[in-house]
Amino acid sequence: MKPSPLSPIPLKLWIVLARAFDAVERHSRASISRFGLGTTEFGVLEVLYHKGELPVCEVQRRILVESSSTTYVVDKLCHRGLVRRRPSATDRRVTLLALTAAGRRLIARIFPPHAAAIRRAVAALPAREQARAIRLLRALGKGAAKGLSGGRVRAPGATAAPASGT
Amino acid sequence: MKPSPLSPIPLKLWIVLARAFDAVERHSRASISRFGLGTTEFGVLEVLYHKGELPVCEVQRRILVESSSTTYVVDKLCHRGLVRRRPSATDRRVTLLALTAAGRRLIARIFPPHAAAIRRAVAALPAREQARAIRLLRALGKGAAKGLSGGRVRAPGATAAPASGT
DNA sequence: ACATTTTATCTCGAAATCGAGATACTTGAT
DNA sequence: ATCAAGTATCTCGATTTCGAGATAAAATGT
Repeated sequence: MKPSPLSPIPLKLWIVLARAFDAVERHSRASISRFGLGTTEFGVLEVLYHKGELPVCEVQRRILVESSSTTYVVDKLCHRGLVRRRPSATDRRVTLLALTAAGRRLIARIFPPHAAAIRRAVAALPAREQARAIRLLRALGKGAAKGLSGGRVRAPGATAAPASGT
Repeated sequence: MKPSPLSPIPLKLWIVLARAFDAVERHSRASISRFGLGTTEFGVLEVLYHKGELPVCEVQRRILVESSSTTYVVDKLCHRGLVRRRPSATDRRVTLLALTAAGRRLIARIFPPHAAAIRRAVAALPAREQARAIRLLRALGKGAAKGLSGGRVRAPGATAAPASGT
C-alpha cells in the first residue's frame, strides 16, 4: 500500500494556485480591457514591444494559446494596423511579426499603467515573500511542464498573458 | 536590464504564476479529457460530489466562470443525465443542483485518477515546499481578490477547475 | 406597506479558443 | 539526390465562454 496516497496537499495547492491566478488575472484583464484590448491581443503587443520582431511561433510560445488562435489574434491586430506581417528571408516557412508605429505608440502608452495594476494586484504579499513565491512557482511550473504528456515541452519562457519575461 | 517602472518583481511573479497555472492546468485537462469531460463540466461534478446538493450560484462561485457559462454547462450535464435541477423550497429564485446516480458513479470513478494526476503534476515541489507555496498563494489570492475593481468580492472558496476545496 | 436595491437564474448573440488537418518549407538520414 | 520526418503557418468548423440584459424573487430602507 502507498504510504500517503491521500494527502490533500497537492489538491489544495492546485486550488489555491488556480484561485490566485484567477484573482490576479482579473486585475490584469480589467487593466487591459480599458484600452479595448483582450488579454491575448495585449500579450502579442507586449512581447513584440519587449523583444522586437519575432516569428509567429515564438510569439505563440509566449502567449500560450494554440496556433489557430494565434493566427486569429494576429489577424485582428494587423487589421487594426497595430502589427505587421513580413516573410522571413532565411526560412520561407516563417512569418515575422513586428509592431507598427501605431502599435508601438499604443503599447507604450498602456504598458506602464498595466504594470502598475499588476503591482497593486500582488501587493498583498510583501516584497520578500513575492521573491519567495517566485522561486517556488518557477520550480513548480518547470516541474509540471517537464512531465507534460505527449505534447512537447514548452520553451523556457512561455507565458499566458504576461508575455514580457524581460 | 533596466527595471521598467520600478521593481520587476511583481511582473515576474505574475509571469511565473501564469506559467505554473498553465502547466498544471494542462495536466488537469489531460486527466479529465480522457473521460470526455471539459474542465468546467468536471468542476461542476466535483463540487456536487464533495458538497452535495447546492444552488447554482454556489456552484458558479466555485468554478469561476460567468453565470451564463454556468447555465450552459449545467444544461449539458443535465442532458447527459449526470446532474438534475430542482427548485428550492425556501428561496424561489434558486435552483438546486445535485448529481444523479449516473453522475455520482462517473465522478467517483474519475476523481481518484484525477487526484493522482494532480499529485504527479506538482510533485516537483517537495511536500514541505508545497505547504509553503500554499500559504503564499492563499495570501496572494486573497489579497488580489479583495481589491477587485467594481465587481463583488469572491466568496472565500472560489476556484477555477479544482472545485473540491474539501 | 411600498419603493428601491440586491440577488439568482436564464436568454441570446457575439467573441475567443480550440482541434483536426491542409500546405509549404526545411532538416536529416540514407 | 531523394525520401521521410519535422516545423511553421494557416483554414475551417465546432465548442466554449463571455457580456449585456431580461425576469422573478427576496431583502432592505422608509
